[in-house]
Amino acid sequence: MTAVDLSTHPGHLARRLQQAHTLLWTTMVSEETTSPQFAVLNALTEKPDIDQRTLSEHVHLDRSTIADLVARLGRRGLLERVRDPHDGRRNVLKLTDEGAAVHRKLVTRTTRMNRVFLAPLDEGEQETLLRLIGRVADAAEELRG
Amino acid sequence: MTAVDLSTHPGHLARRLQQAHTLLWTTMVSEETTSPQFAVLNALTEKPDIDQRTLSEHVHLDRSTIADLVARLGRRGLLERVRDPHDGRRNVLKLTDEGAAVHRKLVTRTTRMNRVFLAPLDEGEQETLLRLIGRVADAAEELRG
DNA sequence: GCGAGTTGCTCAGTGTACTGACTAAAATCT
DNA sequence: AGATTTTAGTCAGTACACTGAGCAACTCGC
Repeated sequence: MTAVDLSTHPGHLARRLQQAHTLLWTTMVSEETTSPQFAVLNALTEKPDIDQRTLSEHVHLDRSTIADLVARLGRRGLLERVRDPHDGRRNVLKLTDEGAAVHRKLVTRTTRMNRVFLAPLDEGEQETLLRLIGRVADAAEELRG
Repeated sequence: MTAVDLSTHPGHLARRLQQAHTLLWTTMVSEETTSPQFAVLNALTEKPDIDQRTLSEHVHLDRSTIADLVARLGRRGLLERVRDPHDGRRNVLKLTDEGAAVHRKLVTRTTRMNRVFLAPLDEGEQETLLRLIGRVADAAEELRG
């Protein structure tokens, strides 16, 4: 009968926000490397030699998705996946030199992109937006920790 | 070299927000009908007899994605897709009785879910969050209108 | 009224993201 | 040590979401 106004629905808005971000990313940052892939490169820059499980916690993705992502990045030669000799279940991950180079390049571009993306808001609003999204996401993740 | 802090990156936060939302949706709203599918049902409740192109504008999804979604909902008997006799290119879409019933049921559950999802914020913050996301998304969509 | 352009849809391909079932390896508990 | 449980990873299946190519139908300019 009566339809609702989707612009008051956080889920719908979240999807649109991510969609808009992806679009801008491909034009301003990279067509080859996606934002989740950058998150993986970034995590491995900060913490090399971790396994897929630990990585999945850092970037907030589940193990299946990480496996796909890591396989793609491996195929492109941006990281290495080596079986842990001390624990035969684990794949130990490490960036290659090329992977580190790609990460360095994307860091500057990403910074620039974020400025453009948030340009419609003033500085206080930008800070508020990021903080509020973080709180909602954290709380929701808590529910199924 | 130096890794960045992803918690200050709107794209990463947007993905986490949507991820958290999807998780809560499947537990509190429906396991069969996803949030984008609900958006389609809602749009057709408000405006029946539109074609896929118009629908894609209403829910902010591209034509390929809409085609998939509509096909799935059609298979489940929630909507009908009829060739427009006046324009042989168009598929005219209309909810079935069952589709309208599913929409009605999900409206109440979605309202409840949104309350839980935004519960970590007070009312002013909730309003702020939705408004700020909307402004950023609108502006970004403007760039590639 | 006919050719050129536009429009609505489909299809193939790729990437993200989940669940659930499974395998293999390690840790734990008698 | 042997049986049980937990853990890391893979695989199949499904859904969302985009691009780019292509097709069929309509519109417009002349």
